[in-house]
Amino acid sequence: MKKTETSSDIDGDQSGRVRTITDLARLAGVNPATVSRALAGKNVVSQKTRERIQSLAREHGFRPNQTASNLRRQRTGVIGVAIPLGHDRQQQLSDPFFMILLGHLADQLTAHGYDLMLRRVVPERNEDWLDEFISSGMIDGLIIIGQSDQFARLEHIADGFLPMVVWGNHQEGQRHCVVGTDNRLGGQLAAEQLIAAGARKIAFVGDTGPIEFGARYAGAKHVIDKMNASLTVWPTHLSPGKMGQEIAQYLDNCDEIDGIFAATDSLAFACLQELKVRKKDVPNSVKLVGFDDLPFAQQTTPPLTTVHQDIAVGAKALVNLLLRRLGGEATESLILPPRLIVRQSA
Amino acid sequence: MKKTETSSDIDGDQSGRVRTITDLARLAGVNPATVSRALAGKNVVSQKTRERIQSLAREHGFRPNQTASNLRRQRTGVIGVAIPLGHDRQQQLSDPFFMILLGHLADQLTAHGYDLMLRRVVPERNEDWLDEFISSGMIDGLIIIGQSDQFARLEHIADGFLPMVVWGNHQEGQRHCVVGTDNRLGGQLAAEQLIAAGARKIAFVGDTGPIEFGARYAGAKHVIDKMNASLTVWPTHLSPGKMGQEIAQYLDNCDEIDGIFAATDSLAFACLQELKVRKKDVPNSVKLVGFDDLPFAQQTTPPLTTVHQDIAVGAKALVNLLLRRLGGEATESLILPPRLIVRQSA
DNA sequence: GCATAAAATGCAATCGTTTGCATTTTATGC
DNA sequence: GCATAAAATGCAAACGATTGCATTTTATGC
Repeated sequence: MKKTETSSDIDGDQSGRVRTITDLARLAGVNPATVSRALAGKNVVSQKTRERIQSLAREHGFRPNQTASNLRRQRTGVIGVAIPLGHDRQQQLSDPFFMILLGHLADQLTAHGYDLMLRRVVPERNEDWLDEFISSGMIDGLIIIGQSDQFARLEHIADGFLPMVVWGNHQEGQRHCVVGTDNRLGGQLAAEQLIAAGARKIAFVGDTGPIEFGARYAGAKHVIDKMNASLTVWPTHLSPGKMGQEIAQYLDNCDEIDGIFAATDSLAFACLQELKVRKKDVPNSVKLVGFDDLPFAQQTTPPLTTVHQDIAVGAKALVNLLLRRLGGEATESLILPPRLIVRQSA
Repeated sequence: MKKTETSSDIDGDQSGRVRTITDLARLAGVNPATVSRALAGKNVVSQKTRERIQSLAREHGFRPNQTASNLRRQRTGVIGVAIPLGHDRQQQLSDPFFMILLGHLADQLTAHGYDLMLRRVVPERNEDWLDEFISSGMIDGLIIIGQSDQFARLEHIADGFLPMVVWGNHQEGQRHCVVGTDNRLGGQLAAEQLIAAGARKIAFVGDTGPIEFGARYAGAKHVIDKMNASLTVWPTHLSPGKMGQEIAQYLDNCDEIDGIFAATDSLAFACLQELKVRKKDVPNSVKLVGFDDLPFAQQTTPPLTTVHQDIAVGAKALVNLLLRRLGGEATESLILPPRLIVRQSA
């Protein structure tokens, strides 16, 4: 505010423009090396020159070129965040769950002085996405949101590349570091609630291919098999457009069901809507349980019974583990406990 | 999948590791320059050597260092996306509206071969955020999501830095390029609907400071002043925790109202919840209109009457304008028309 | 088989910072 | 005032790719 009127801020002076550290050095009558050290705040340069150079830089709106700095220092201060999308779920990037997680990640990374480079990848189209991102040299570390169907690739990479942490499901003996909810347990909780509410003919809405969803299904299946109940799978896509139609088809063409375990809250919302259209009362004629506990789950009609994942804690954990890995530590995975939130849909 | 077993992928061989273009050149028995050109696919190198080098690179899992390339070519292929947060609205990054917009932006930018660097900035804490981001040398262009209270700063920058496009409100004669909804008109539509539904004592829920919100308020005020009705402002914060409490206070301590225009759907949801707790029926005793038309607006109880913003179209426009600006064109702003979606809350 | 043009490759400077080491300047003790 | 140590600065070589220009190799025509 004070000095910006000097008009030397972002202006395009042809000759006088100070763009490089060398320019500034000439202006200050010192060696570029000194300028570099001064701007980095190293106290090896005398306080007098340091302050002189710093204020000179401020005056001319000069800031050292990051790219050059990165190249020289062999680090970037940037963490890559990749979201792998199945080719059939183009829109996953708009799934509120991932978006909220991303928001928290941005907060955490920023708080630790890192920038965030976001990449949406379609593994089907580009087998090599992981190597490419890592060896691009543009990122110091990598957070992957969702394993999708890339488990094998992640395992392969994990052996040679330390600073990578994944949000997803944990399997006995896996080698890549993961943070995530205990999906199997979450599935069990959901199924137990459905059973307790009286449901016996239950549908699992969602694709069981992605490993997280698979575990949710397995957990539910385990519980339901022990009771006198059935669980059928209604595979769906995740893009907002398709899911509604697909669920509608199942509702119209499949055997009657009296309970639904939706793999995500987004799917549960879609179910709710289609059920409403068909005048099926929730929870009286159909019990419904979701997964995620998105902010809006408490504001549907009826409010959604669902399995809560603590996204904020998860994001913090992802970043902390990554930072430790950047420091050379081979950290363990972290499994967060799910929590059943009983509202009114089951 | 085929060749990854060669274990020369990401492995840390001490000596044999091919990391640089020079390494690969030695291996291929050619000059680094040739390797560079071959990998860039330039047909100035003979097809034979080009293919030989490319497969050699693939075999060794080599990819040229991006940072070095960026430095030399003076471009990065990265677009910065900044979200300015008021210090009182730390959580805005989690606002679904911005997240959905971000998702679409990521899709669009990726489709055009750009990466996306996300930065959450708190202007109060760091006056210099814009200059810093721009002159970091890490981005080719900049998209800013939300003007917040940074109008003056944006205007100042717009004069010297072309490749910047902002999501926000447009004002007569402004100099920075903006894409956004006609907020004033949106406010008018909302107010007209409230009046038509019978409301006379109306509250505007939300801070009128941010310029987008101010315009929404102004539009509503304009309509309401002409009718025999009143509009009072209930300023609130935007973080999910606070907004509920604040709205509760207003409802308990202020004069009775029979209509609410909420500055965003998120705020409208919060109103809905607090009204429900207080047994105030919507729309019978209080009419409610929101703004944004988030996906969940149709699934609240009652479904929310709101002003629709076309986020996907907006994201496309932001990216297209930015690309044209990167090409040197001084593009005009783009104002999208809002659309009133009448559901059941008013 | 040779002159000439065209195609392919090599050379070396460059992008802008950072940093180990050498050199100069300043401070300290006697 | 001088020897010595400590502090401050300068020098120059990296970091790893790209590209204009020079040079070599290959193709073409006669």
